[in-house]
Amino acid sequence: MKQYRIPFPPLFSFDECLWFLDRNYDDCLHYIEGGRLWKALDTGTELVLLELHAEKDVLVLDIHGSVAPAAGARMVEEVRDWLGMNDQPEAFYALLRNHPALSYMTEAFYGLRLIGISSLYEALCWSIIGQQINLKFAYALKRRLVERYGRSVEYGGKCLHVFPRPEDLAGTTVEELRAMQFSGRKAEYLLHISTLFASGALSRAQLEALPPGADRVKALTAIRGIGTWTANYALMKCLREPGAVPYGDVGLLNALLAHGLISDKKDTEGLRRLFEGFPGWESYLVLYLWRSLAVPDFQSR
DNA sequence: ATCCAGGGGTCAC
DNA sequence: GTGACCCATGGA
Repeated sequence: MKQYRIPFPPLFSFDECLWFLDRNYDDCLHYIEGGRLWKALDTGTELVLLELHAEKDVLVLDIHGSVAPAAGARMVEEVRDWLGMNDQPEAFYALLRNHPALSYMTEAFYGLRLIGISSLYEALCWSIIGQQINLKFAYALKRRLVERYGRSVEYGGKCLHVFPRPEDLAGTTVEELRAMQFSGRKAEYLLHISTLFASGALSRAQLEALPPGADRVKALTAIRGIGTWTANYALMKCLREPGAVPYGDVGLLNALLAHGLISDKKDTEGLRRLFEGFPGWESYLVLYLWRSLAVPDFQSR
């Protein structure tokens, strides 16, 4: 086992990270217990188990399994990127603080960071799985997929899975996925995207070569099964694009309605005006609005 | 039973 | 470009 100590950056809360990763949902890609977080990491050549906990203002990372020193330093960077520890949201907090309806968030959600999905393939699959179904069911579907096709690593009684690789899914069939309660359409989308990644026709590097924003959205929405929402969700979670807004997101619209920031769900003008006030921090605004949905009395704010 | 869920494709106009 | 319709299934 190797241990690394990562100091908290300003405006960072590990508790908020844990809260967001948990949210009373059943995410099969990590495990939370007693303030500790476990996650399996695929280095490309091996699987290791990461264990995280906080000691005051330090994030402690334990890596279970044999790891070369250089690999350990790389994993620290992976963790920092995953938990959004490289973001510097001071400017976002300043904007938030000046907003009459949202200023409470700087206290209520203090330190919440955008937790990412470093694999574009996983981000796209997950967003497709989550299309138009409630989150609880979406997490159940993901668990079935991951436990059936993804590899796992075990250490000290903990067994964590990683998301399947494209080639793990490319060989399955629509019928097999339908039997796992995926709709026929989603099964087709997932298989098609798996094929694209497995063949090299689509990759994170390829997408990163395009300028952020409209060009990347256009490249993604050209793929069957990927619409505006899915493309922006993936750009937000994977490439951490500050300007990516999953337009049409039901949760986002509900949060905006609850805060009285739009008049109805078709009020695209009101939505546009609001996001114009948060240039470069649109994705963080989405994140904090999603966060607000879990506050029991958010409607009374 | 009815409506909603972290949408998207297709087709008519 | 907009709107109606379909897809499919669990949750509340």
